[in-house]
Amino acid sequence: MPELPEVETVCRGLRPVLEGRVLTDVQVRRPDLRFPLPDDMADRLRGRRVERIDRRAKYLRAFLDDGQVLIMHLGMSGRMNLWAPNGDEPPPALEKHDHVVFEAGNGSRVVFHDPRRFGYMTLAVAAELEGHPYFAPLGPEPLSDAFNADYLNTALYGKRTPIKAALLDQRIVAGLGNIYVCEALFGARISPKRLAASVVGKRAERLVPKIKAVLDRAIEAGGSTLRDYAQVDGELGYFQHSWTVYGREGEACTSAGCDGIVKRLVQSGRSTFYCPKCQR
DNA sequence: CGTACACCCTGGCCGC
DNA sequence: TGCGGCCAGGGTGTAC
Repeated sequence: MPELPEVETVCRGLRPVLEGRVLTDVQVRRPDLRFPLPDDMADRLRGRRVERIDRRAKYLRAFLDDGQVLIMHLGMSGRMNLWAPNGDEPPPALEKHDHVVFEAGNGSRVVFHDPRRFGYMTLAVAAELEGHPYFAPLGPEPLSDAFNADYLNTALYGKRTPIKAALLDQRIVAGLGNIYVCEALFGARISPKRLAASVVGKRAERLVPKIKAVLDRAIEAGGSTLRDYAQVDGELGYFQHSWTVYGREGEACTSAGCDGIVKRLVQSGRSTFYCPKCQR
């Protein structure tokens, strides 16, 4: 379920495998992802050294030694499978949804695996990244200082859309997805149906730290799954996590002193889980 | 201009 | 065991 914390975890897992390494080979096995991969992508990547990898919103970006940037999005079901040489063990056979294979020197290998093919990759020029169509419209990172109650008050001013939809809007804040929006609204005891414009003052002041807290906690959980890989073998993109309200329709609300029942409703085509009793 | 919704694709799960 | 229906993380294009 790649939302911001999962993508951050993938980013941290990829760094030790790819940073400073030359892409000795790149193989595109299926170019028809959410958007078609550039025809010459493999050729343009082969032989390049990866200088560093970062994350912006739910995008991963690998900065190469020739000024190119490989931009990657995991979509809904994307994973990065890592493999490192281990004695005489041969690398595992490639599977059905292994679409792009990066050989990273030392025999290390990163495989992009995405059954639903909502993920995608493209190349850009590092110097033009700020103005790139993927990045120019994005709001602030939710974990940055720029994302604070004052900012949120301004960003939501006059918005007559439900707060749930506003928080999913990447132009307002970048990287939140369906699960963490539900979790943060639950933690802040704010109804997902409340008009965005009415989330001001004390509500905004409650909401901002809750958003940061649910993301921080999830990133921490992702970090422990990384350590569990021992070295670098493993599957990056999803980790086990228990939610306080997401997916808990019909269960008792876990807020202290609340005896409500978690309800599910559909907002702009997506499931929202919330407690109608304590979220106002 | 802002908001609502269908859609891209595959697999897993549930009920019959 | 098989099959149809429904559901799922995201983002974009199109229609009001």
